[in-house]
Amino acid sequence: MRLFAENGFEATTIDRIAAAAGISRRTFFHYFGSKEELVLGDTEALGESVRAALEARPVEESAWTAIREAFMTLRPPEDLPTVHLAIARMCHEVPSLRARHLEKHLRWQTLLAPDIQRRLGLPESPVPDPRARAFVAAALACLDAAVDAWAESGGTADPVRLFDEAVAVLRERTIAPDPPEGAERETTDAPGRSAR
Amino acid sequence: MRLFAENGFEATTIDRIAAAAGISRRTFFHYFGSKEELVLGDTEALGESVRAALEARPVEESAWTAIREAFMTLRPPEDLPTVHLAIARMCHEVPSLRARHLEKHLRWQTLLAPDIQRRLGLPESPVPDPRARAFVAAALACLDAAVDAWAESGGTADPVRLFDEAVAVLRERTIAPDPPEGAERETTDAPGRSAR
DNA sequence: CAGATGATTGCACTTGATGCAACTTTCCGC
DNA sequence: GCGGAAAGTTGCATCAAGTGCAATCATCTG
Repeated sequence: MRLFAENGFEATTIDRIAAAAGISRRTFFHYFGSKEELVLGDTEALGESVRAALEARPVEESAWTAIREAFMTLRPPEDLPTVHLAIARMCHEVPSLRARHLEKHLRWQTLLAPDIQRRLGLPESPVPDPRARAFVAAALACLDAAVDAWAESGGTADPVRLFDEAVAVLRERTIAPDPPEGAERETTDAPGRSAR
Repeated sequence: MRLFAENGFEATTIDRIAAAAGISRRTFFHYFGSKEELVLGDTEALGESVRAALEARPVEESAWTAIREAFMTLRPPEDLPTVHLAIARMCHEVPSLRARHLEKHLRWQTLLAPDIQRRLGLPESPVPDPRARAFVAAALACLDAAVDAWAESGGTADPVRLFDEAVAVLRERTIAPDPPEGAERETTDAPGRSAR
């Protein structure tokens, strides 16, 4: 972490990390599948803990409330050293780290979707309902935006408040309750642009 | 694309691609920064077109409606060859491709956030408001879930309908809005057909 | 035709990542 | 303590992605 903070992520090679840690390059890869994994940690375990927290919420609690409270388990301790803030910012700035971070959320999506699916009143199904997946992804997007803004503020902003504000904006009713749900468009099957 | 469909993404090396295309390995990297870029195409240009479409929507249109219509410009032509469906599925299954795809959305976030910020009635600010970013990210999450379910269905499901259903679930009001005490309720939308 | 310009290519090199086999340490029953 | 199994560690060879550089080749223009 010190090396990353001093030299940046990409400039810090595995050889230097291994040397600084007093292990061989090969041993590094025995413990960490990649350089990104070293920074992001065991995402699977963390996701599991969020899932557990989500499923521990009362069944009658709404999806939004339940997922909000489940996310609370992710709050870092208040005594975060300055290094950690730099690392957090790095995770949002370095492309490959950001990508891994997003992948992590993708796995969480799968983990959290079943519970959310129940809370949304959607019928149980063998494969996750896209609506439940979208819901979890949107919640994670709010979380991400909040953490991002928090890291950007140097740790002074309140991430919980930021999260709540983000969710509120998603759900807000505008003056004219927009009609799109179920409204028809010109043609449902008109050709559009090419995919790329 | 043929090589990818036949052998999978990771098993297809740049050397084989270059050989099949009749160019040198080095020339490949002159045109494409990475293997992923070859598949995902020029994401920047596509994002620009979405941004243009978004800003072309009437100013009084709500954020959700405007972004929904802007996304319409992304619809692929109806005569998609079978290969393209396999590619689309590949983009959602191969980790590195999925990651790049998500990174693409991240750049789109920055592109679309300013307009959305206005539509949400948030004050103009030099740096994008996290709420606007969260909104765009959530909308992209709905889009992604819809496209995913569409690709999974083999191209038979209606992606627009899937998108609308996903958004509806996000915005739905339960009997008790947010506070922890409250009963769960069925969806107001007909459960409808799920993606598959 | 000469020269400039840009596309193409080969080559060397760095880095991340994996498989394999050898080696070292630790642990456990005897 | 001893022998050996099991786990941890390492070196080596190898592959694939990606980059910088310089030489070549094609094309366009005066």
